[in-house]
Amino acid sequence: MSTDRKRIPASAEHAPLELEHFLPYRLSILSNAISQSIADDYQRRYDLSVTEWRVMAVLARFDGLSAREVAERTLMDKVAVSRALARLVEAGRVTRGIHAGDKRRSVLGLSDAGWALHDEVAPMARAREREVLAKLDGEEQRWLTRILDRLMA
Amino acid sequence: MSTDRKRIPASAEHAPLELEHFLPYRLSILSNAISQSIADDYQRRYDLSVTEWRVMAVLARFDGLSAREVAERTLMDKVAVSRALARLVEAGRVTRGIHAGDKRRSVLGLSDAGWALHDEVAPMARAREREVLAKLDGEEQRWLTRILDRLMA
DNA sequence: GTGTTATAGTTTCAATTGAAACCAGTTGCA
DNA sequence: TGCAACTGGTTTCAATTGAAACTATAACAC
Repeated sequence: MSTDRKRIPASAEHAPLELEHFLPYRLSILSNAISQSIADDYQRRYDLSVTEWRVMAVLARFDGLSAREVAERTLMDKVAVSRALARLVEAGRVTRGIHAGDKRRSVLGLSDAGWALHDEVAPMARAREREVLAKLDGEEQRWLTRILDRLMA
Repeated sequence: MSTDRKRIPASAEHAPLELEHFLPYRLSILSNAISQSIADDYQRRYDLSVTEWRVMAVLARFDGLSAREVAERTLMDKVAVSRALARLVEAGRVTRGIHAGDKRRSVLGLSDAGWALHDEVAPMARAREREVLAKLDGEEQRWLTRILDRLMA
């Protein structure tokens, strides 16, 4: 019945979070490191931001999208897309038309210069991805795919 | 020998990147979604940013660190740490002394209020982590740990 | 000791970002 | 029609961030 019968070590009482074993923290560090290493490749060389590259990547696959559709596909918000598009159009990398039946919508696509840039950057991005995956063996790679699928479902 | 003997479909020629299967993109989306869902829990409620929380988390484990050591442990840059500390000290959540043998260094630690906050936020963060991991079975969880270890090595 | 270089931490200034307001065009409906 | 509500997209303003410059102290070379 002494007043300190509940005394336990401070470390146990407070149970501090161990960041280096904390999944969200680890994911954040890893993701930033990888994205940054890729971005470094093209950012300065081509004066192209990550958001701009993502916009170009979806336009390479889906020609004629509107800005809103680009935002949906990249999971970026419409303000970010609007700004990325402004720079891309200004740089002559993306063409912007007006939708026939709806004058609010834009009709977007890569220009020749945009395609040329895409064809330089896409292989670089893929090569970086391979470098990262090379740290894993085949079995680990398959598990990673499966795990990401489930976490993002 | 015709001029178009190399004609191949545009899609094959340009090989557009499929973002939704591109590891760096997937990691980035997943990581942001998870971090955001955790941050939403405490950000507004306690007026505590992610960087501030990370600083508190390392101080909970390693009392008496300097700002530079906090930066090392959190992988944040020293400017970000400096700003987070300014707010934390101002809010009375972190105490800042001066190192005995080196007047440049600060000696940091959680105040009582800091500990109280830590003891509220840490369980929330852990609960969120469990929610995320609950999407995986035990085997997947073990693989994920192993894969992250290897990718971050 | 003095001068030089390095380190801990802060400040400043510009660029980036986010939230809300905004404009123009469209839709629904009386 | 005509007007309210909605949608696509841009702009504005404030908050956040990053890079470089800066202050103060310490370590090193001589």
